Amino acid sequence: MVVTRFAPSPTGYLHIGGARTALFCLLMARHNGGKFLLRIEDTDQKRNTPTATQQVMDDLRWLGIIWDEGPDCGGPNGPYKQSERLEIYNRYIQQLIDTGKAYYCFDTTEELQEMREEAQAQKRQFLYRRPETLPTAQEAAQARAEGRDVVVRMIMPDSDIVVNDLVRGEVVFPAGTFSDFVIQKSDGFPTYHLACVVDDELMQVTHIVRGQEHLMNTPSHQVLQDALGFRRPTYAHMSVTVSEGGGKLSKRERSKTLAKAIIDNPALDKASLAAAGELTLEQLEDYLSGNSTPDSPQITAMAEHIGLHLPEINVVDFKAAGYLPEALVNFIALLGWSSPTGQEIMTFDELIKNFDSSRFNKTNSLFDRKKLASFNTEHMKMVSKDKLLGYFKEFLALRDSAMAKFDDNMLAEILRVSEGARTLEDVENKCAFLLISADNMAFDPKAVQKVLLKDSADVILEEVKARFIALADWNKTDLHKVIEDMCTERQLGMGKVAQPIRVAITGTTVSPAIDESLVLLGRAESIKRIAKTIEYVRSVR
RNA sequence: GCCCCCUUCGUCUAGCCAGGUCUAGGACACAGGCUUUUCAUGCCUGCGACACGGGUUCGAAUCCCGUAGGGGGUACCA
Repeated sequence: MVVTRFAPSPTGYLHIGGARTALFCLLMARHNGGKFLLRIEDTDQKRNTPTATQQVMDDLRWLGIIWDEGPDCGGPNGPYKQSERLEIYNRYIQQLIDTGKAYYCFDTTEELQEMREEAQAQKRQFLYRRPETLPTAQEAAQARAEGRDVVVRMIMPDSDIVVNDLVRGEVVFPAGTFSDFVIQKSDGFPTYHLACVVDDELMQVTHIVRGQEHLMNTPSHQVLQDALGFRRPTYAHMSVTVSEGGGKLSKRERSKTLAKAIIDNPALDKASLAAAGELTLEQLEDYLSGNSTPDSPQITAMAEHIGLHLPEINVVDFKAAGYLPEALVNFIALLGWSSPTGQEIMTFDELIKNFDSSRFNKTNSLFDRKKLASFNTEHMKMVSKDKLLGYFKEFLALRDSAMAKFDDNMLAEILRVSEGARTLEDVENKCAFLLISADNMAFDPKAVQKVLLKDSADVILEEVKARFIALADWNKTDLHKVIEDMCTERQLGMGKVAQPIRVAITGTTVSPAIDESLVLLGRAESIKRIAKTIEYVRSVR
């Protein structure tokens, strides 16, 4: 049976790179009728954030990435949170010490730093040199009693290590390049390497799909597996997704973009900016000088404050930008992988069916938001009406949109008349005219120039108004007929009549089809806006 | 610095392992056109790539070597 796992460390929101890794792990499992696990790697007490696990799980679920075993639902090989498995790790660490495969050491940070600098100065790779005679347990206890930091290191062999990788084939790491690495930190927690290897064995993981950044760790993991008599899972090290600016698409991207924008614009009022981000002025300066990084929501708030669009990095960013999970999943599946059929637009089920682990490619890929938008357009058309409505409501709630006040029927109508939109945000924008009132209509200056001041827009609107008032019923067909009749009678193109109406009721040149827009707005408000517009045109002319 | 990985249109990629069928295919973007009451959507056309240099071979995008460029790692992070 194929068993895969996604093992995030709970340091914040799920970012798009993590989502991609999780997706491939899931596809690998589902395609083969296997199991997919979620394991939380919280062995770094300093970096964990308390809400991160919940956030990550929410984001995964939203994407449709559902696990069979995990911290919330349990499973036969739990717990699935590493901080709750300390005794297990301690047993294996002790076993490694007892069999002479690992040893204590108590170098200070300063000593290690010195060794590294020395290696650097000699232009050679830093390798930790273990002492001729290894410290005993008594000596370690003694050192600890004296207040020194004690860690445990794994003895690395002096021979070549070959990693057999599904993506890269055989990768040979030459002898003499391995440093004894730490498996237990001075706070008693295992390092990632130890915990990960032990858990993968105990949880019976068969396939490890992860980013290329872990390729260099694999020799260490294999040494650990051999020393402990564990099976060796199959490895697949995927290419990474890079951002337009170059470099790994990382969580730091947003904070970097914002900091740059603030620094590049010295005219900014920093006091109000800091207030928007709920920071003190000192904290803001600290951030700008690169000494600290505010939390994700604070960064978002500050960017909004100065009207800056940050690149979407976290899954929630894409959600808030109006993308569908289906589109996101489909798109990231095609970053570093291709379907054997050549098909690009795929549902989740099709992705599972078409998944083939031999079709990973080795090259890093750039995240192209334009193509994502195109995929989103496709998926907006593909998902069921009910599903789309659900996503739309979720989107409006997340954004605190005034549009959330509409009932399901109205929202479904808004979605229907916006067919062909690229994102849910586009839908919201296109129908934003429904949320303002006739009294505080603002006209787009370009629309005024192009439409209202040209020809005899006021005369046309005057007639439109009269005919609309005379209408027995306010429906799409009748409204359409009024406009059409006027076009024939006056020998005008549709645009000559429809555009002035559009600007009159929306203030802009962009909205859903004019008859649909009128129906959505309602009779009273439509006529009121047309009347106001006539007044306005005559006042400025 | 050292170690590892990678290099096909602007971008994501197919082809490469098993060399000829590749005047290199698709998708997104871009440009132009058609449809159209605006914006989108839809349809059509166009533009556009084997990083470079050597080798092997009758023949190389495909195999080998080198150069350049990009990425990753180099932690008591994961």
